[in-house]
Amino acid sequence: MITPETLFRALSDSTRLRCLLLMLSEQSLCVCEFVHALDLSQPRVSRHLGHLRDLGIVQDERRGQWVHYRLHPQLPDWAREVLQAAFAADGVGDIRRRLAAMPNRPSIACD
Amino acid sequence: MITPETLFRALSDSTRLRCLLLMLSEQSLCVCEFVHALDLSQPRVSRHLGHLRDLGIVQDERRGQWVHYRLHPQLPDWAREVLQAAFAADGVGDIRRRLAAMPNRPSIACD
DNA sequence: TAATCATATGCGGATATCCGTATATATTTC
DNA sequence: GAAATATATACGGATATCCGCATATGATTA
Repeated sequence: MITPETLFRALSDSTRLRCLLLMLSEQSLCVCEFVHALDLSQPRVSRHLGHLRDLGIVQDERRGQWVHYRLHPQLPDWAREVLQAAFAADGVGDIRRRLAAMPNRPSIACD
Repeated sequence: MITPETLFRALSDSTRLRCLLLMLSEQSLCVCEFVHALDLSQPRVSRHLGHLRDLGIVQDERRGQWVHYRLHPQLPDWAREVLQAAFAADGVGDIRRRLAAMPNRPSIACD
């Protein structure tokens, strides 16, 4: 089971934190959607998401060409509360807007 | 004002995290009490507490020879919620016991 | 003011983290 | 099976983090 120290280290990087807040508000997203919403390189996003998966914080699922990531269903309540508190602090800002503006989103009508 | 990313980085080190959880449960403590409760070197504890002070997460106050640290009174609610959630995850374990067992605690009858 | 106790800081060195670039792998489509 | 798209990984270099040790600073007491 994940420890507070491990979770906090995972959240201490802005790429990972923004990915997680986006998952908190959007359920499930594929890598290219993170890349678009955060305007970061694909390898960078992929590496950080893989890191979160290895820690058991998120779960991935391949759907054809795409790999979707979501918060791990068994993520403990205290960890969700931590994420909620961070969300309360500053939300996800423009990120959701950029995501909504993405053309041909693979996640649409997928959940 | 402190950002989630900055707070999480501060909490990602076990020395700092345990100091903060101890402050959450004990209000105000001096450096030598942290040293005793956590069983760590004095320079190590002092440097981490100074770091937390520089970030605005804790407040220090000199009382004679001793310097007492506490959570910063203006620490935002979301940050306190994060600490509470971490506390809920594993409390402070044996740390409080070791603190209670410390002889001649400078904090006693000080608050 | 000398001695003592509490705390803070300077300095290396070891290790961890993060990134961009290039490339590898997986899946679908033609 | 070749091309196109999506994702993952390997590598090297820059930077950050953390620690122990030694020492400096601050406060009290004799």
